[in-house]
Amino acid sequence: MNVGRRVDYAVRALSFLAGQAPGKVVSRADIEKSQDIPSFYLSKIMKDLVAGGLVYSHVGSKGGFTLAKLPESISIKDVYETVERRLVLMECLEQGLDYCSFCSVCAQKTVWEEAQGVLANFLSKVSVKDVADRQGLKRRLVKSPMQKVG
Amino acid sequence: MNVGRRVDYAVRALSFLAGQAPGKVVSRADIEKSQDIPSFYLSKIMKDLVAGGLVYSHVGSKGGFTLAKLPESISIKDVYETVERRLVLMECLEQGLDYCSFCSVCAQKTVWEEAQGVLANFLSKVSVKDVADRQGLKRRLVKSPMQKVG
DNA sequence: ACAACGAAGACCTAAGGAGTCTATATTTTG
DNA sequence: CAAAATATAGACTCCTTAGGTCTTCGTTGT
Repeated sequence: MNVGRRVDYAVRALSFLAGQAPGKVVSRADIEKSQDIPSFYLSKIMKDLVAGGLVYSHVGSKGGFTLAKLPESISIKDVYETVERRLVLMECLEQGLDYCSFCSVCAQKTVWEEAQGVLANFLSKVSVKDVADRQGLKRRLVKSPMQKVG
Repeated sequence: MNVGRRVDYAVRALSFLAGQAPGKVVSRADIEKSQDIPSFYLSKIMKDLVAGGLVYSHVGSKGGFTLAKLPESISIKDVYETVERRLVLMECLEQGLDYCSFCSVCAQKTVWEEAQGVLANFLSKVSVKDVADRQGLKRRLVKSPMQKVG
């Protein structure tokens, strides 16, 4: 149970896009350089994001990507489900009753259902903008570093 | 990101034990039969549960397992971390700062940290007893079925 | 025409999950 | 004591997936 790189990279790419001047088209190469993402891997992720309607792609020379939505209206849950799959904690929760013969009698099911709900709820309330803002903040802190803490 | 079978099986085994008469030693064969768990697989899981101090093992003929704690004091989070690993949503959260060169500037980190906290908090509040009780309830419902709902 | 880009998909590798099997040590009981 | 029943330990297999790479093609700006 952990969140893979795809999601990590996707969030980074999206919040990078969110930090650009409005309408600015950013090439994949720019994203991968600034965010340290393996070249060709990013291209697969961007494809998913395009297919999911989170970003627009601009083919051809001077092409690249732009956000298709306001960054505050893209939740981390959206990102997760776009590049990975539906947010599901246990197989059986998205399968029918016949996935497991014990399903109708299963005492665990609701536990995981609720846990899943709690998690999904949290992630649906954090947006790409939230991450991007913090990123901007961090960048400023790095550029004019104060004394080290700790 | 999903919870594997090990945890599923472990929870089932533990709540089965919780449903026994106090002091009753239950063999692995009994557990696996009643809970439909692959034979030899269960033995590895029980080993983890023993090592984690959640159950006692009784070697030899007429041997088996008993709970080592009160079922209400074993949380699902405990179970998870005993048979799997620490509950961690992203690799970097349990690694040092040098796991990722961006770590000190990472805007995502706190998001996943908080999400992880929310999930862990929920799972730490559900106990094996809660599951076992519901199992008993379900069993009663199955034995004297009422009219079907839905 | 050509260079810069994204789209699409094949391909590879390593790691991990799930499951099986075979010893070996320990205990009860006949 | 001998035999049966049990847990312990660990090797082993199979398969899927995550992560990453590469190549080919189509599109677009200059």
